[in-house]
Amino acid sequence: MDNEKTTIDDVAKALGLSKSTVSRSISGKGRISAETRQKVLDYIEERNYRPNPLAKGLSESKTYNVGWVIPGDDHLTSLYFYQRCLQGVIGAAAKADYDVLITTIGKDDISGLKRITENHKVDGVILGRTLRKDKAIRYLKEKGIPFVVVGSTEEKGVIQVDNDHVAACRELTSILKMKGVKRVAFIGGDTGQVVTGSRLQGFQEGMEDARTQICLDCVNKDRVDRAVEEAVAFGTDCIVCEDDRICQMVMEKLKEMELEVPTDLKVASFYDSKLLGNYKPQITALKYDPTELGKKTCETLMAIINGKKVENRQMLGYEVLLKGSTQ
Amino acid sequence: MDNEKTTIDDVAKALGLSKSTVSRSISGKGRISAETRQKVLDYIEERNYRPNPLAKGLSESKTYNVGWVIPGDDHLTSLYFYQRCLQGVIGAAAKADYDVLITTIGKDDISGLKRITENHKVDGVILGRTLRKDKAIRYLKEKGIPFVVVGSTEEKGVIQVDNDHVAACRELTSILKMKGVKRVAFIGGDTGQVVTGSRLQGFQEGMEDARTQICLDCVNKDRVDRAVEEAVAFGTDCIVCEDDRICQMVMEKLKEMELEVPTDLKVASFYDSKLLGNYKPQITALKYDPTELGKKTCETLMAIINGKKVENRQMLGYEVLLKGSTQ
DNA sequence: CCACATAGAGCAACCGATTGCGCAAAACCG
DNA sequence: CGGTTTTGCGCAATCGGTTGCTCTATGTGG
Repeated sequence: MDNEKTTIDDVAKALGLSKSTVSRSISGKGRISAETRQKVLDYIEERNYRPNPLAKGLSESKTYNVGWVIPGDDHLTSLYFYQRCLQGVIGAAAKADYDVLITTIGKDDISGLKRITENHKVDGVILGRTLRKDKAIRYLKEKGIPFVVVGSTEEKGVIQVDNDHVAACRELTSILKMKGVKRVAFIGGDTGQVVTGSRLQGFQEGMEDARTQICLDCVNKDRVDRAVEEAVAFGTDCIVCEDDRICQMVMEKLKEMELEVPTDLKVASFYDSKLLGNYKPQITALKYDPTELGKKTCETLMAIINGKKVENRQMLGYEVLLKGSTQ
Repeated sequence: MDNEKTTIDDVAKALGLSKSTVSRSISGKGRISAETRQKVLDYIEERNYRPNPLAKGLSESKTYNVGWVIPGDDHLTSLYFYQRCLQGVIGAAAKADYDVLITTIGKDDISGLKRITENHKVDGVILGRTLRKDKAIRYLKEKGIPFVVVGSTEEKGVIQVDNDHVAACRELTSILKMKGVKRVAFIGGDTGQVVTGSRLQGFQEGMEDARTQICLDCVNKDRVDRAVEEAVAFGTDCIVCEDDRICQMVMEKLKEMELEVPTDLKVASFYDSKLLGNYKPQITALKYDPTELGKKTCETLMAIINGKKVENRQMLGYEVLLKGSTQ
């Protein structure tokens, strides 16, 4: 009620100052006596005055918004990942006084992205999943719009923040090897996804010359079932799952086959999530921090928007969770 | 490249007109000859000119943004629901030339909501989950900010768009009754959630005087397991699950108990989602359309923002999917 | 044919901030 | 103490639109 719309003029009038002085007191730019500045700061704090971002944006040619662009059609694991990630983005944005505009895109439909950029609603964009020959990337590059890719991408010459999947998977794999596993099966998902390749690479680097069996494109329960059967026939003593969903299906299949973990064989996942929360024994897995990833990504975008130079690829850490499933 | 920032002045100059004429041609307000108007429209179409929303917003006192406010800590089912819902919101918003600003809130932390409203970044807000004595609702009411609640809420005197859970559950339940089930067990989740109450109510209305057993607050696998055991001891011939996650856990438990569906007993869920996609037999369930819900919600918010009167409660339809699990 | 209404377009103020420039007072300095 | 610098602040233009009002050319009616 009291907040009926205070403007900088109101503040100026109330304090017997000019708009410019008030503006400079708030921004800290320009020459202002410490005393005057404090007076202004106190007053706006007390009255809860906030500069109108439209006006601010108009004169500074900024929107104080970043675009959060994610696929509109993804599966549950991704949703959970994006949600955690978004938390980090929102937090980092708020620190720079930015807000987050959300839109979705499809494989061939980037109209949502075009909307927010052509309408000048964002200063930059964070891109969730990317594909080979990604249309969104092509578009953003052509238009010269600042953007950062969060997560894995094949595209070179793009600014990207990701977890170091290769290193992480290599480390987990070599730990398993040191635990004495002899015949290891890797069950991976969609090879269209770049991250699948990274995980496989890390796996192979970690296994070196050990005996392995690799089964890819296990994108549904039937294919996973077949892969598990093949792995068992191969005489595996350890199954490594590329992600949590696959691991879930593997665990289900093992139950059906009445195989005990870790007695009959060990199981590990390269991606930990809530989905793996309820198993006994608990599953050994690689843990990342999507929120941290989102935060870092947004900070990087802020840096670009503010004209700073940033590294093309930024890698974040991970954690190896050794649990009962590989005991 | 060509799009280096066209303004209304550029358009006016190029056409030998004044800003006002261009502006009126675009908006369609005021007196403009059809001929001139078409000339302007053609030109901006060709040059892909878009009015700067900051400037537009500044003079109209509008932001052309709506806030999408969801909990920051929800489980997977909700995420999936929100994502589908968001699709509808984004679509409806775009039609009114609005975009969607996203932020999250916690049970006691509405700082994200305060940010976007106090900073004048949105014209209205869509509220996802609400709680009893919801802080966000209280805040929005007090400040007089337009908002709509999507989904169930206890709060009275609030504008709300929801599926008619009571009617839907009543209908599915009475169909089951007609199929001849005699002893039915209802396994429900968190009674803190308003929708749980609605579903139970619909269930009870549909069952009338039939023999039932009700088990609530089954919020994890252990409690669901116990509930299923009790239901079986009770001699149930049909288990009704309040939502998809519970149904998942129930199916798992039945498998463990080596009970066949629908031979030993029937199973139905009051909420269909991707999580139930893979069972054989397929699960009888109530299907809603979250995208439609989001669309309707956003349209309602648009109406409020534009000063139209809207009904307090708007109910959307549902679909009963009869599948093998209740054959 | 003249008075008057109306259509079509432009002028300029305004929305609420930022910022370059100018000016007076204070500070500094030899 | 006079001249120069520095400090603190205000004026006014600007960002890119919208809109009330004004002005002229055309249309209408008696």
